[in-house]
Amino acid sequence: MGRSPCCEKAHTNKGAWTKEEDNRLIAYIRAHGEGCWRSLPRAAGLLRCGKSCRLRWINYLRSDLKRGNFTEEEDDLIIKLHSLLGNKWSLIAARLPGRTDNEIKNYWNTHVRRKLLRRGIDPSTHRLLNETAAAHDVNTISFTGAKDAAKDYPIEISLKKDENMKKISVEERCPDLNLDLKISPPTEPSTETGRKSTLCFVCNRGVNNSKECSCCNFAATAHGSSSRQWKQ
DNA sequence: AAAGGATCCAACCGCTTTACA
DNA sequence: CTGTAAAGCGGTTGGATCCTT
Repeated sequence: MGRSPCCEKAHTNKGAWTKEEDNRLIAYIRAHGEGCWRSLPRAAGLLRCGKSCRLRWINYLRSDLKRGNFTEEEDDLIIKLHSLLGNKWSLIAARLPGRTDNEIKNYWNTHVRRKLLRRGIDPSTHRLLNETAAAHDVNTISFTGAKDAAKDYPIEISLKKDENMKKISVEERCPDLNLDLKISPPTEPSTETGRKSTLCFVCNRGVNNSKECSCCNFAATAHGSSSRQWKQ
């Protein structure tokens, strides 16, 4: 029994959204709130499918979106969360206020992956590329202060397809993992002392004297956070 | 200046999960 | 409990733009 289409494809627009479509969607949601996405397009006078409206709203039109370049703090947090959660972009996005899963996914694929590869780190396993097979037993990344963070921001991963293991808490898997979730929102500038007290991801991975290191080199380059920003 | 390759990112597709009758 | 609709999610695509030669 086939699955019914999410919308009537023959009468819907596709591709880039126009300013007018954006305005219609914003006006409708401001007036009526986020309701039934399936019926929204017709009610709002849009020739779009509900899915498309939802995506447009969530990824672009919401007022609480941050936009703009990712900060070094956000970079580090994304890497840490990805090492723990894998490609669970929505879970990662939930920890980065103002960022969407789509945005983080794109950013990961275009910037972070390459950044890790340049550092000699496999972006999918978060291990050194030349790491020996003996290291396969090592399964955690050590960050300080994990207990406090885990207590205030518990993350649970549901593994519904695994009959024997319904849920694994982060604390169980990585008892010494520090998600740095108590530090501050990404927009909030971190203090130099706060920054230096924590090893960056490169040092945590044991890559010494790396140019990419953001904790050892921080004092020397603290003034130049913008100079270290990624090309847009 | 032009061509072609590389990169970026908005949007789509299809599958899974959730809610509900 | 079951079936269906709706929402959510992650992978992928394709057009626009940037960069290099």
